[in-house]
Amino acid sequence: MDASLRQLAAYVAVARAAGFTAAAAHLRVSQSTLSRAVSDLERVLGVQLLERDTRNVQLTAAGQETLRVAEQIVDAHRSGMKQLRRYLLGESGVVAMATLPSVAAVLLPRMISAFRGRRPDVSVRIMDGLERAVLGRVLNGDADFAVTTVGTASDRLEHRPLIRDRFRAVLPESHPLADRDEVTWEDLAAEPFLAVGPESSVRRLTDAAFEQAGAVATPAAEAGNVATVGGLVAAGLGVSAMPALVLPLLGPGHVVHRELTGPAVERRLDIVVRARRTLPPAAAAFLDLLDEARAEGREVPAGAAWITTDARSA
Amino acid sequence: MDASLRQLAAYVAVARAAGFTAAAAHLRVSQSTLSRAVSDLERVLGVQLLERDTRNVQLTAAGQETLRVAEQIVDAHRSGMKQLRRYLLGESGVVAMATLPSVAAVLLPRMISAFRGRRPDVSVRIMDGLERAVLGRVLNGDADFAVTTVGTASDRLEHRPLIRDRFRAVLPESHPLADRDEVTWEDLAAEPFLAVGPESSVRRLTDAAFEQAGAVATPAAEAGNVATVGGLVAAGLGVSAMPALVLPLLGPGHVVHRELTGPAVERRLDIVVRARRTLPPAAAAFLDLLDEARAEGREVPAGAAWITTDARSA
DNA sequence: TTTATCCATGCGATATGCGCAACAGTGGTG
DNA sequence: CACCACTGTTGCGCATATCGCATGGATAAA
Repeated sequence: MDASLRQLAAYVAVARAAGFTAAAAHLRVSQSTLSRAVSDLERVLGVQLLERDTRNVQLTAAGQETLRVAEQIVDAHRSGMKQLRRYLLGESGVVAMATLPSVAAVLLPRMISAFRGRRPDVSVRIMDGLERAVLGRVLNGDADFAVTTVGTASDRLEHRPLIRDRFRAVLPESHPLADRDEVTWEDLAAEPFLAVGPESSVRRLTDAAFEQAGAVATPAAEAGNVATVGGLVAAGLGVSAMPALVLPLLGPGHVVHRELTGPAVERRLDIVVRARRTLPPAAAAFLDLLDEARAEGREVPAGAAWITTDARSA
Repeated sequence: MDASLRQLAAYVAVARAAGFTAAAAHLRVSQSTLSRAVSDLERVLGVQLLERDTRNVQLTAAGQETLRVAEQIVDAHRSGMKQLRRYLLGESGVVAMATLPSVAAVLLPRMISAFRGRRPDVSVRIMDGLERAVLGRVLNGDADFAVTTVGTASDRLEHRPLIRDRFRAVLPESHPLADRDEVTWEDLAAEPFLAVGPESSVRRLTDAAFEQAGAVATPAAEAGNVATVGGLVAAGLGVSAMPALVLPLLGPGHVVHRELTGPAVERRLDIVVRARRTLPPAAAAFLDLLDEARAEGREVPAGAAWITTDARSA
């Protein structure tokens, strides 16, 4: 038979306090309880641990060794439970999120900074990629959740609308259209259009917008990276259209953006989690922070807007 | 409330076996017991650990972390108890003994070798010194026991006679007395006597022997170390008398020893332990080995003899 | 549809844990 | 020398925890 945790803890307390009464006061139990627990431990181990003199207790040699071991076991239990409690409260652990590069670079940094200010022991892992890869990360469990656009729904995923991200016209600084406050897709169709690669979710939306506007815009050039597209625009090779959150990625040089209508197009970024799965506590805490930021209407680039509960119900 | 060891162990078993039934068979308890234990653990932690599909169980994220922690705690308990059991059986730990240099060098090495053959994980510590220091080591707890002569008894010490160690005459190889098989103290008194220092227990006995023989032997020279005395004898400066166990310490050179009578004098080496103290298990095991050696009449230098139970009762 | 397998749960028997109260040593005190 | 203050031990009864059995519900396999 093994010694129980309770017996070991009682023994450690008595040995440390050098007395049953003092230990009982410290543990907030009756003295007789400790007397029995230690006595039971001695019986289980088959060894006398304490030399009871009515004045004070002394450890025998076996008692010394037992104290060492008992302390190890009790400490392991105590620290393990503490560690686990912290994890369950979301105070330690890892938040693994998958997201689009624009979200990772523009929206998340402030959120992560705020999050780590509150929960410094939680490490955050960001996996950025295009929509397809991002959703794959969530499905296979690499990521706890994603912040991304969603083309086609899956019954293995759940979505929570997070932010609305309006497309804006992206123009060379000196372009004639830059003089106007507002530009239409039809206007853009008349210019050489610089598009992102076909696998990007942005491309899907620009194609649809042109079609809806009854215009045809054959890309004058394509690039996989939005920053490359930005460079091409800055060089005066043509115009483009990007969601507001992407604009900061274009770099500081010689590019302006304008409101884009006819139709107004926006992409919706959702929080995506696996269906019927409880999130790791730290990840749940991070999503709570996002909700909070949304509720507070924390600043986002012009053209983007939180989707609040009110907005959703509207 | 903390999770109990029982709950943690149950959870580890279920998680590892990936099922309640399999884990129950492994732990030799009923399946319902495990179901309850895990359910209780989930309630205590306030979190779902297992995703129960009727086909198999899967760990949630919290379940993964809990498994890590629970394994640590359970392992700490299991290995700690194992370690403690080994200690209590005398299979690990330290044997600290205090003893006279002659015992340490002549009698103990074979004993320790045999002991470590049986209990390789017990380390042996020998503290050698003269009788007074040796007994002090036992009294203050530095040593678990001593093997030594005992001049004056103390009620704080207990003695067990171990070995009888007869004094023999120590002579230069070419000395006239060396031609005889047997020498008396009176014979020695007629020669220049080379004595050990006054603080040695050997000296106390040689002085007493001369007195009992009605002879007076003024030391021609004194030395603290018996090997030094041996050197002086070898150089022909005089004769001496030493217990048989000491003789090997005199070195190989030009010294012979003869039976010494008139009276026959012996010192008694006792095992000495603190009164009313239980020995550390490993030390007790070592003493058991000494008893065994005594019972088997294991070889000791000529002139020394185990004190067996029979001899003691005689 | 039936069967086999798996986990959850109601239930009663038992073991364990707890505090109270009484008891028994032992130093200090008048 | 008796008494007090303080120690740990132990008998006792209650509350709860723990266990296995038997049963029930759900689902994959036959």
